[in-house]
Amino acid sequence: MATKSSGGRAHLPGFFADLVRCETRLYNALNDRLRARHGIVTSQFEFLRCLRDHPGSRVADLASEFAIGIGAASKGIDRLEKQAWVTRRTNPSDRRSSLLDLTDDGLRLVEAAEVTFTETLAELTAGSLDGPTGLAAMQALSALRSALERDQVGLPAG
Amino acid sequence: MATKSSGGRAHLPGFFADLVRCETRLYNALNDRLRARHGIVTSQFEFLRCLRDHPGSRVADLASEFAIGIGAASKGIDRLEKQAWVTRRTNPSDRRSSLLDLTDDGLRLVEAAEVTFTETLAELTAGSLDGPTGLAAMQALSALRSALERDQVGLPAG
DNA sequence: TTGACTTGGTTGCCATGGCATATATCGTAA
DNA sequence: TTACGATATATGCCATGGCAACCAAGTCAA
Repeated sequence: MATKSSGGRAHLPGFFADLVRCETRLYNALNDRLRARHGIVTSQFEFLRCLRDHPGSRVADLASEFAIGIGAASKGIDRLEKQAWVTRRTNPSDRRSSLLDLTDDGLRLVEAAEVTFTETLAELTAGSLDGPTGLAAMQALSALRSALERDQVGLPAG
Repeated sequence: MATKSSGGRAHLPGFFADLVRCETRLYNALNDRLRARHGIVTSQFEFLRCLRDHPGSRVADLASEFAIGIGAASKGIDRLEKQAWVTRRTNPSDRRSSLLDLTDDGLRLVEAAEVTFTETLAELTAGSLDGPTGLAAMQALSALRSALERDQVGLPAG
């Protein structure tokens, strides 16, 4: 048969559309909540959480983690630094780069925002990701992400 | 047990991160291919494909389909119209709105771009969405999307 | 040491999207 | 018919990201 062990290759365009639409709507909704309660948007929450979990990261580390350009990462850190949530500390072993860390305010912020983030996400996905199908979806997306990262797919130039 | 039938609620933050990173990288990679081969980006391909499949749509229809603001949809159509891929035709039954249609050039473009789009997507996801797990992922995302649309989650204001 | 090349980051310019506002049109009730 | 509120879209301003140009610093070889 045509679709033998294809896993639904014919449905890939539909899968992509669903992926993008889910991402857009969840991101928008999380933006609204995080902005209202904490004065940040989702991209900033993700930066802060990443720095909490990986203190001492460099700008380039953030760029590759989020698959954005280095310029965009640099400007994003500028904005967080301006709010005194993040500090740049000259890298002692390579003076071209800085090591990034959360301030105490930044840490408090990310801890509070994480509660909102997790709550909101649970609320928005309630009923759609429960059970073995949802678990499979999470595993499949995780595998896809790993493959894309391994092959360096979709990394911007700058 | 704590996670009884939760479907992995504790893993929701990880799921969201995977979702966003997959979307970003796939979107970037598709942009590169479509731009190189057809001179459009993925968002334009999606606009064109939507108009091919739903001729006579209005600007507001596109906005809600893609969960973007009406202003953004209007500007996107401006750009496609400037390239003579789309036409605005005054809606005879409501002169405030226009009905949108592909031109012949627009139709040819979207048909050609669709080949690239489908090929590239298959290439980028090869091995990660095969088998029942991949199928389950597609179904779960489809269900999530339906729920988000039903509840009008994450629709921008403008 | 010096010079060529590489690498990490910053900055400027442009494109795109969100939001607020403006404009045209519609529907309805007086 | 007129007047008023609602609706569809267009437009202006601002924020953000990509990309390219640039600068500073590291690496390596002669």
